[in-house]
Parts: sequence; C-alpha cells; structure tokens
Amino acid sequence: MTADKGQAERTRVVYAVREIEERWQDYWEKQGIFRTNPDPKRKFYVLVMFFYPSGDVHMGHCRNYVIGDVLCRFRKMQGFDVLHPFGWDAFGLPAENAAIAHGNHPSYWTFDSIKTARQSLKLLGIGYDWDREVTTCLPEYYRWNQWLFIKLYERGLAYRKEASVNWCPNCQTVLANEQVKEGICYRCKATVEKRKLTQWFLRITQYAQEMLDGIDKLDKWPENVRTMQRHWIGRSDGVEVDFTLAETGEKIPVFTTRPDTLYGVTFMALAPESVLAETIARGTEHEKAVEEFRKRIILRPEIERLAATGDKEGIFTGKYAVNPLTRDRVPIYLADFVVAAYGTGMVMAVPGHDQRDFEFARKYRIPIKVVIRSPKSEVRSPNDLTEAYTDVGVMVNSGPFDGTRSDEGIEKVIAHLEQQGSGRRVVNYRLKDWLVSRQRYWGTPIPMVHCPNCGVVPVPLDQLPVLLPEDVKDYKPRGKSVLEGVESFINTTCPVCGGPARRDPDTMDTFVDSSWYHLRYTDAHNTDLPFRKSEADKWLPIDEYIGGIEHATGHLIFFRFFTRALSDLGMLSVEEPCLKLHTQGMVSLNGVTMSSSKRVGVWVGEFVPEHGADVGRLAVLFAAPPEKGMDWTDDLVTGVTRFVNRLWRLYEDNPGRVQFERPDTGRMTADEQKLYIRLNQTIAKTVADCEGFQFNTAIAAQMEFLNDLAAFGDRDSAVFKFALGQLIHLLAPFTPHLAEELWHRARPDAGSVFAERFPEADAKFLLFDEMVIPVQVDGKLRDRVSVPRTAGEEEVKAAALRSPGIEAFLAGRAVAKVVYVKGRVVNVVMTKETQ
RNA sequence: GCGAGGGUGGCGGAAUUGGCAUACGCGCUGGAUUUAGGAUCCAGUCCUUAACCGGAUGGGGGUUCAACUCCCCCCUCUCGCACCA
Repeated sequence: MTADKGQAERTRVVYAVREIEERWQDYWEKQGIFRTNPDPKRKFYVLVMFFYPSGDVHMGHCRNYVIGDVLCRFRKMQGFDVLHPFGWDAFGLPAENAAIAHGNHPSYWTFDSIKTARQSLKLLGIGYDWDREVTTCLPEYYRWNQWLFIKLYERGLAYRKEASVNWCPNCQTVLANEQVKEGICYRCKATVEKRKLTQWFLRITQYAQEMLDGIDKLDKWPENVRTMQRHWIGRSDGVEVDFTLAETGEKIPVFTTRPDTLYGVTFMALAPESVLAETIARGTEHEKAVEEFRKRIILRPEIERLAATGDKEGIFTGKYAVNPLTRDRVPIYLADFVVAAYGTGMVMAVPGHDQRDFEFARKYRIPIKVVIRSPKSEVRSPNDLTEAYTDVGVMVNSGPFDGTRSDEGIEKVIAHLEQQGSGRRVVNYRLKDWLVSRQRYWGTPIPMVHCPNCGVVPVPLDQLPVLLPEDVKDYKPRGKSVLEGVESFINTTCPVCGGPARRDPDTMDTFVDSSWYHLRYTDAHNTDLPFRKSEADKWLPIDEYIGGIEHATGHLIFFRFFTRALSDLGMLSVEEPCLKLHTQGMVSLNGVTMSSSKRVGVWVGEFVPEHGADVGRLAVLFAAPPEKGMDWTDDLVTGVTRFVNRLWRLYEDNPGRVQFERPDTGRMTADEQKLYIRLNQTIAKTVADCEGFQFNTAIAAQMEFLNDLAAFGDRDSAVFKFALGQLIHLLAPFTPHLAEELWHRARPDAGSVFAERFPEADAKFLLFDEMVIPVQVDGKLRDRVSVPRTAGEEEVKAAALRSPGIEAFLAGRAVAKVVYVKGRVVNVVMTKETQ
C-alpha cells in the first residue's frame, strides 16, 4: 500500500486488495471468461463508446466502462452469450499535436496512450473480449474505411463539391457542422471561420427522412437525445416560390413555409454567400458597395455573426424582383441574417409577419404590409406596429384570398402557385451533408486519385489500403493538407489510364472510423471484408449502447446513417444500430469536469493501487443514477470502502458457513423466514435495478441486506448460510474481485463465479406473512396496524378502526367512509364538522 | 428566443408511478472500545416541541379520501439548438 503523505488517515480497505484483484484478473484472462461465444444462442451485445486517446484514464471515462462491465457480467450470469468488445478511436488531432510538440511520430504517442489506457482498464477488472480489440489507426482497420468510402462513392453517397465550409484556424482543417458548437471548434475552442473549398461530402441528407422517421421506433433511447436528433435533422414543409428578376426574368426560387403571407412581401433578401449575390450588382453603380459588404460579411467569424442576432445589416443591390402572385416589384437586398446553407439561400421578406424581416424593414425604411389580421386586435396602420404578427389570423389585402383563415390559406396559395407553375411543394432539412475531408495528417487517406485526363478516380479495391506514409518530416498544418507536401505519397499513377496523377491529399474525419466500429467488432479479424453479414447479423442490433451525451447529434447521427447506408448496400439486415441507448453523466472533481487534456481527474492508475478496483467501481455506481452528473468526493470513497470492509468481515467471521443449497423452506423459524424473505426481496430488487439501469439503488439494497445479515443472531442457521452464498452471487457484477475471492474460498474446486447462475428470487417468499398497514385519518398518518397478509378488506378496515392510535381522532365524530388500498394504506375519512 | 430535463434533510440521493416523504450512504451528536489518534461497534439525527399537536418535497393555486407524483400560473438551475424563412 502506498504510504500516506502526512494526511489524516482515511478509511482503507482492510484486506490484501491488490493481491486479490490481481489474482482474479489473471485468472479471468487465463480462463478466457470474457471470450465471445462465436455461435450465440441468446445473444447480448453490450457496447461502450470506445476510447479516444487523449491522455490518462480518469474516473469519468470509467463510469462508462464500469456500467458496461456490470451489465456484461450480470447478463453473462443470466445465461446470455455476451459480446463486450473494446477498441481505440486512435486517429485524430491529440496524437498529431503531441507529435508536433515532442517531435516524434503520432503513432508513438497513440500507442503509448493505448498501452496506459489498456492497463488502466485491466486494473479496474473490466471484462472485455480483447481478442476483438480494434485500433482505428492501423491499416487493418482503416483500409476498410477506404473500402466503405469507395462503396459509398459508387452509390453516389460520397461526392465532391465546392461549398462554404467551417475552417478552424487553429487546427488548420475544415470541420463538419456537427463539430462546430456556437461558432467554436469542438476540439480546440478556436473561433471557426468560413472558407469556400472543394471537399468530400457524404450524402447523409439522402437519409434525412428515414432517420427522422426511425427516431419514433427508438423508444428505448433517452427522450432528450431523440428530441435533439429531431431538431438536428430539422424537417420543415413548405413551398419553393419562383420570384423573377425584374430586368431579365431570371428565376429566383425562394423557400417559405408561409405562402399565406405572399401578398405581404415588400423586399427580397439574399445571403451574402449565395451565387446570385456575387453577380447581381455587377456592372452597376451599386457593385462596389455591394461587393464590399458581401466580402465583409463572409469573412466575419461565425461567433460574431451569432452574437449579432437581432442587429441586422444589409445593402440594396439596385435590382428588383417580381412577385409571381401579385406581379409587384420589390427591391432586392443582401442581408446578413439570411442563412446561405438553408433552402436556396434567398428569402422573400414579409416584415408584417416575420420578426426578422420586420426589424430589417424598420432599419432600412422599407414598407410594411399587413396581410394577416389578428382575430383579437383591431386593424392598425403598419406604422403603428411594434413587432411582426406571426400567428394565425385572417388574410387581408390578399386579393382573392381575403377572408381566408391564414392556416388554410397556406394550402390554397400553394395550390394556386402549383397550378400557375410558379411554385412547388418542397421539404427542407436543417441537416447538411457530412463534410468528411480533413487537412490533417493523422487520419485515413481518402482513397481517390485525381487524374488530369480521367478526373477523379477511386483506387481499385484490390489496391487498398492506401497507406498513410510514415516518412513525414513536418506534421504541422499550414493551411493545406499535410500529405500535399509528401511527394512519395501524393504522386501516383492513374488507375484508369496509367498516366501520372495525384492522390487526394486529405484524410477522413475520424467520425467515419466510429460510424461502423460496432460492426467490425462482430468480425474483427476479417481480411477480405470489413465484416461478414452473417457475423453482423448474429449480434446486431446492439442491446445496450453506453456513452456520453455529448455525442447526441454527432456520432449518434453518423452511426445511424452508416448503418442505414450499409443496410442498403446489402451488407446488413438492420436499419438501426442500437435500440437501447444509455447516456451517462459527466464526473466532476471539485465542480470541474474531469478531463485528461486539462489534467483534472482522479486517475485510475493512481486510485486503484491505493483503494482497489472494487471500491472505485462501487463509487461511480453508487454516487448517483448513471444518467446524472456526479461529483467525485473522498466521502463517497469512504462510504463504499466501509461497505466492502463490512462484507469482508462478515465472511471472515463466518468461515465455513457459506452454503449454496437452498434450505428447507418448510421448516424455518420465524426469524429465518424473515431473513429468507429479505434475501428474496434483495434478489428481486437487484435484478430489476440492473435491468432498469439503477445501479445506485441495487447497491443500496445490498447494503441493507448486509445490515440484516450482520444483525442476524443464529449464525448456524441454514438460511443464514444460504444467504451468505447468494449474496456472493449478487455482488459479483459490482465487486467482481471480492466476489470471486469469496466464491473460491467457499468452493475451492469450482470454476469462476461468473460461470454461475445469477440468483433468482423464490416467488413464494417475497412478502412477509404479516403486513404493516399505515392508518390515516383524513389523510394524516395516525397509527399502523399489523395484519395477516391474507387479510381481506373488511378485516383490515376493522383492525384499523380498532387501532389505539386513532381512537382520539375518532372520538365524538362520525366516520364518513373508510378507504382501503390493498396492501398499502387505510384512510378513515370523517364527516365534515360544522364546529 | 425555441426545445428538453431538473429543483426533496447539512451533502450525494430514495420513494413499488396517486397511497407511511426522506431508503441507502456521507456528515454530525452521544456512548462503548482504545495510552492516544485512526479504525470498529451501539444509539440518535427533516423542522418545531418537554411531549402530544403542528409544519415541510422551489413558490402560489387546483383536482382527490389521499399529491414529491396529476392540472394551471410563477420563480430558478442544467443542457441542447439558435436569424432555418
């Protein structure tokens, strides 16, 4: 044990904890306890989100892994064939940044981190099938990223386009929408800029509707994640209306969900990034001012743009658009509040009925028209308005539609537009195609070749993997891809014409790696395919997926998308990767979230040698329900340490008394029967709580039962001995080392405790013979009566009315009625006194 | 602004889903043991009261024999999205 450095002595584990824990960890490994059955009869796939090496392993990470391990061991003992794999999300910037800082290869740092992390997980006694370990930075893994990328490309699901994309100036790479939160890079917190670049995208939008509909079936997912995903996909139904440019008749399609306000359009607004914005003022007196505005807005960092919400800015282009319904001419503006990536990047503005348009119109003195009248308020002059009216009302100043309710008007106007050929129903999604190119080194090379003659050509599948070159002198990104500067890599020949060509210089977003790792685990060593359908079908869908809430709209979207796409490719039989998801809360230390990179945390490598794995496991499980955040405290450790110590002493004090044969339940003393019932209650509670993901209350129930056992007098009772045996099995998922030790002490010749069956409650002995019924008078607790469990309603009511404690409350008053809820409560309701 | 989820002792948290509020643990108080500290064990610990009574689940109102739980209004915290037309 570690010597204490002058601090007050704290509660310590009283037994030789490390010796015991190491013994059984070695034993499990040698016995192959957690090796997967390749032909599962009752399969159970427990998956924890894999580890992104970014430093040491802290208790925050471990909460995730411990929960998975408890489930794995619990289900295994229930007779399931469990798949519980682990791997390393090993590509990515932390490794590259470390390499830049220390001057060695990213793989050095990566494998060093993995080694430490693997050791930490083994220290905690997490039971993985290490035979199926995957490491995404190895060619054995990433070649299949490339293989899948080409398959998606062949299906039209991977494509290249020029777009205004998120650029992180610190990481020197582009980012997906999902990796930008509030205009800030999710990784380094730098302010993200916009750049116009040609990049690779995955056509996730093709699955937008399917993924949205699929959420309905994910009823075992946390509600907040489902809501977040619905919002992220963001379906909106509307119509695309063709306005035209007054001079040329060129079409300007705009998306709107409010065609009922079409008569109220008084100007048009273009996003500065839109194509039309570039050309509209060209060659006119407005050109200079418009160009200046456009460039300024485009270069404005995202964060400033977000902060500017409410303060709108724009410029008149000198041009006019024609409203297809009214033939009105309205001025066209560039406006900073129009989102380029949504709809067509151009909007019709109705200041009377849209708050943003209203603010803009007021600022630039554009007329405001009222075309929807609120049913409540009187007609007012547009000049008197203080805000836009956005609710339902009656259409006015709208020609033939006057008098129509605006919500019905939506349909009527659409029908009219469709008839006249100037509009069509469309559905818009907020979800954007997934930008997967990255200009960094430590990732999967995109397996594409750019040939001057043949264009973009995929690398033939039999030539994969395209290896990430190792002879790189400089990982430092300088605004373009690192691989661009590696001559030996970038220069190649065209697979089609054989002429000189260049490789794609970018690497893939690491979220590609994690989009299908759950499938690779089912067939981790396949050298011909990413995985066989037959193997994936054996295990999918994942039965319990456990990870952080921070992945709600990132990884968990991508991973659903991949599952659907691969299902369409015929590689899989399921459409959803996991039907049950559990997101666990963060662990903080003194109020600060644990973080490897910030070096805030309780480190497994330090904690376990001092307190033991079982104590660490109990601490994260007992502190709070899994989905809630928790603060790590020394007091928490004190509590669970006392628990394991008391357990240890209980078995030390009762050598040779542990039994596994069920006692003769026909011949029990009253005390024995009570203990036996308490045992069964504890078993039932533990099973229900493990299934319901409430490990904190499962442990509380076990603590209570330990208190019962400690207080039990007759140590030679067969029931007591049996309870000692059953408790070992109940403890096994939570404190596996202690349980295995106690099991082997009781049964030296037996195999692992994890080959035993988890206890099942004896249904005949779940309730006490006597039940204690609280008696209320007018809803207030006044007494309790003890009656036989078999007592009928009348018997219980009579006993309640006889109970001495309520006498005083009944005196001189009349009973109006007596309510009895079976087995729960009696409430004596008195007549209202008139005083 | 929109959306989701919370608010229960000194603290972390329970409460069979409308039926004994505060399980379990920490802390605290007293006692036992100990040279002493730590550890351990026993008793107690929502507030108020000598006790009974009374009061208490963010605040206010309602439904009900009965409300932490259901309904309405308000306050507050956390998270997500954020000018999405």
